[in-house]
Amino acid sequence: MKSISKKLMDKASHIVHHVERKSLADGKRFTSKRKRVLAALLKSRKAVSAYDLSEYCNKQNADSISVMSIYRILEMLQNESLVHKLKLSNKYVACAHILCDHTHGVPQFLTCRTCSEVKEISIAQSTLNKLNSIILDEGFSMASPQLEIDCLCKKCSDSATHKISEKSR
Amino acid sequence: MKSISKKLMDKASHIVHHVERKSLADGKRFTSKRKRVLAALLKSRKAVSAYDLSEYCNKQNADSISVMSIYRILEMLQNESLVHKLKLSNKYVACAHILCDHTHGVPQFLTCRTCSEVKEISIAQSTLNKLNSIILDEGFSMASPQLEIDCLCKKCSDSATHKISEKSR
DNA sequence: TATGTTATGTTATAACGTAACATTTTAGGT
DNA sequence: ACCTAAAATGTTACGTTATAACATAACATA
Repeated sequence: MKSISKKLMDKASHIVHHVERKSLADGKRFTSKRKRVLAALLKSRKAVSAYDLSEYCNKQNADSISVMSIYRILEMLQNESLVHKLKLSNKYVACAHILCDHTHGVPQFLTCRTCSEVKEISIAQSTLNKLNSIILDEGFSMASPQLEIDCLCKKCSDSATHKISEKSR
Repeated sequence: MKSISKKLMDKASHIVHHVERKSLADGKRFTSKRKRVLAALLKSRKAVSAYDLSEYCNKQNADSISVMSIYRILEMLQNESLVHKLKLSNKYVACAHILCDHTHGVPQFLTCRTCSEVKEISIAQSTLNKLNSIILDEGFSMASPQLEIDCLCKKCSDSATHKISEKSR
């Protein structure tokens, strides 16, 4: 989370302003700490842990946010569908569709096991249906169709190949 | 993990004996502690944590197994494809196919979010291929095609429905 | 029996997360 | 402007999962 491109910075503040204009659930406030946490997630291409997030937010700002608050803020942002938790890695990402106004299905995630880069994708309903019918046949039902798939991004996959070929010399 | 049916007990010891006859990887031994850990997993219909496993193994037997050893034994059993780790819940299950002699593809799991009951399933290669092509389009590749799906088993799903209808009276 | 390898124990600690309770901030009525 | 209740945040302590580092025990075999 070091050098953040101007583009990402602009996008983050744009989205934060957009959320500011929308009203949140009953009585909930979009406080400056909540903004800082959401903005930090929006600026990151990677999934980050609650502790990473705390460290990052507190480096930037004199008014620190305790880890406990980070967890509470993340919980609230998840309830507002602004943030998703990745259960495979216990890390968090901003929702990729905050600006869209249509409602979204449950998200699916690809995460690079090496660098934590995340991509939020959609899987065709027909594919999900197939999965679902297999699951029903087994006597189970999907509680959350959020799939998380353990992947390698192009960059890390290339550099892994490179390392192997170096080794075998 | 309380009342274990005779059927499960027999099945567990049958499988343990089967593994005893097979040779493990180069120089690895199938010690009594490793047997106890594998047997415990085989007797459980549910995924269990390393700490649960430690507690269970040590209740049954005077010769206790430290948690550190449980982790090491689990690692070894995973290397031998006798045990799988569920990354969504950080729990462990015995492989459902130890007795089969053909080699298996990567397993997929359905886990009940309420009671941790686990079902190891196979997903048609064609469905996996579809998933794979979506992933490649996004510039990622699957590092491990082990899917874990957050489910409800029939029993828990029924009792949840029951509770809701009680509430709404 | 001596030696190296494999297995296990012990202790400390890291990383992620929550419970319980205290204090501060804020919105909205008077 | 002031009071009050609700919401937000802080503090402390602890739970759970996991690994690192180093020591010892058990075993296999030359």
